[in-house]
Amino acid sequence: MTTPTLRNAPAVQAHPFVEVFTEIGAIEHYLRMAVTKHLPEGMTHAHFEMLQWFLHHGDGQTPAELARIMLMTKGAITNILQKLEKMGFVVVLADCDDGRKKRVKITRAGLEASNAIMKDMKAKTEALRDGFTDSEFRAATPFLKALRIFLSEISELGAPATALR
Amino acid sequence: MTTPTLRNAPAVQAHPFVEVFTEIGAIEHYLRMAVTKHLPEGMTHAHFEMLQWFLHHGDGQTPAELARIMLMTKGAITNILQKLEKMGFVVVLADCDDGRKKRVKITRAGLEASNAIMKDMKAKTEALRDGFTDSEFRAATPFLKALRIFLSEISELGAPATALR
DNA sequence: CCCATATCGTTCAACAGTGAACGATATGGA
DNA sequence: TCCATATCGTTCACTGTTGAACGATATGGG
Repeated sequence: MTTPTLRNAPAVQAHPFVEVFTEIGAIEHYLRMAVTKHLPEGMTHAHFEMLQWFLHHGDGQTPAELARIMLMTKGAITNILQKLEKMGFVVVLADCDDGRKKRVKITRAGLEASNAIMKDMKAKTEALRDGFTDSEFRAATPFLKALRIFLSEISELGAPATALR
Repeated sequence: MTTPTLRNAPAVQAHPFVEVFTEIGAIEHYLRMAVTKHLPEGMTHAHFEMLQWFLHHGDGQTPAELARIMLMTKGAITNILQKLEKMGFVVVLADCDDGRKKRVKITRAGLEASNAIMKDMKAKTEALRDGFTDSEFRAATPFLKALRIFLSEISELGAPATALR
């Protein structure tokens, strides 16, 4: 039994978006767990996500761009890139046009490692495509995208100055 | 400009579910950022989530139950409860029926702190309810719930024994 | 040319969460 | 009753991420 016995009745009625956010948080968690089980020793979920990004969108971005794409700090990207480079899955080159920048390119080894992981997860992805139709995913996308855009704009706003009143 | 200039063409075509998972990850990120900005000094997103859970579903759970609910390790829950108790937002009592268990109850101070944070975020939640209808959230819920259930089942499965072949 | 400003990538301390121990307590069958 | 097994909550080493520094480089106006 996963649902615990509740001792008290709920004090407030949750708005419909609360359940959406709860489910989204859980989906993110379980997805991360499912993927992590297939990663080789020393590879993190973030590492794999970056390699996958290169495969889907092409490489050659600067670390700062990757930080914005992956929604992480520049410091985190530095750490990830250093480890990916040590594994031989990525090369980091100087940008000759701009002395401040670097350019990241995926290597053949990185491409093959990423493909091997995808192959290892094939049973799970096929189960996913078996349990849901493509049109179900496509139908859900616009709302999720709108929600993401909304939150990306609102999350930059600070807290109201209630302490001053 | 947030979208970086791509150097290479995409190598593989992404399945429809990739975009869904990407959006979900971004939503989780921006939501956490938006909420975190309203939390008082020393309070974590996880702390607030736990207090909110008590308000919506009642308190009295054991730490092990909370670990399953919040999708966290028992060790993480121990840490969170110790800090919440130090802040006076929660009390942890012994379960007289079972010497191994403890029971967690939210205090009046915890309830008031949680409500104060919600009040501080009121402008953002109203903007959310202004930008989306309740039926939009309700329409998205079944698919998200099904996806969460699917992933929770599949994430427990290990990797196939490809290393043996 | 100079200087103010901005962005680049890196470093560092702090910290939250994980996963694997551990002792303590419950439980159920021999 | 006894013992094997399971779950409880805690502890601990480890690690990934954050946020704020920092020096280096670009850029544009005076």
